[in-house]
Amino acid sequence: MEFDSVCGTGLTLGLCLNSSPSMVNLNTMDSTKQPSFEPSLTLGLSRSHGDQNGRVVTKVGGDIGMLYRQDSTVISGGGSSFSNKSSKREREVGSEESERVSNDNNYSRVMSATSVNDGEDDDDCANGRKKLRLTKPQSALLEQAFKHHSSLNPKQKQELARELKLRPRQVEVWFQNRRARTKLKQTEMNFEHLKKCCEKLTHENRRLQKELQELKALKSSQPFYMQLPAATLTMCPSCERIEDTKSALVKNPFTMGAKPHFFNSFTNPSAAC
DNA sequence: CAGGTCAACGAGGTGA
DNA sequence: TCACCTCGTTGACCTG
Repeated sequence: MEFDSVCGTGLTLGLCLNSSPSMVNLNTMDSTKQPSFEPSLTLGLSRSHGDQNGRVVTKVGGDIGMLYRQDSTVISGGGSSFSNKSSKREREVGSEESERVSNDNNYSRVMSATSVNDGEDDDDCANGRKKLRLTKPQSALLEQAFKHHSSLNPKQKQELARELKLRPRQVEVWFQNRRARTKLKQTEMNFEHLKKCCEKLTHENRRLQKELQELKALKSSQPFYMQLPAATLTMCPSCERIEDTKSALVKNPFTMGAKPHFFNSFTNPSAAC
């Protein structure tokens, strides 16, 4: 970024700031690495999905819907008006159904991990009024896996699900949410960093503006001849008299052109007025 | 009870 | 086409 302020006095004040990665693509950013910002005032967040703002999300099912779907898969097997994706999910649920059934005991145990009334767990599970809370060991293991890989391949997912006695879909969702949390945290950190940079630059700008004012004041307080361009002034080294060649010409236009009056101590050491 | 957290969802994008 | 991803959201649950 470059900031130049040119004022009427002919003084130019420039402030150049290097911004190596002025934009950080959060979508491709490694969450484990800190971006190396240089002071920059660019505060943009890139988003590859341009059409997502203002998109109206019509939620059909939700948590209850999902559970209802599970129920309908098991009990009635119909009555859903879900899209193809839902059908896909239903297939996935269906394919995982045997595993889910085999894990049902544990699932209920997990559901009751923070439950007050354990006796109603099965009923609550069935009507979808309870929320799954992962146990501490489960969370710890997932965190450990996340530290190793922020995303899983199908084999790792299956293995982790088996180890945690969860459905692969749950492991998958946990990783999705975990990535989202990491990204959010990173965004907040980036925001704080940029805020600090912004404050620093504002401070620096203020300081330079002040310096500029001082230079302006200094310039206006100096004698007139000091304000003339150096090329139009001559000074006699012996008498230290300063003469403006232009004004000399104006004074006596009929004389020969003003002798170059620059002192040259090498060629004419005794030159004097 | 308001606000935060988190598992889970649907919509839509993307790469193989 | 499908699997997987991000994004935005929902609703149950927790907490001060």
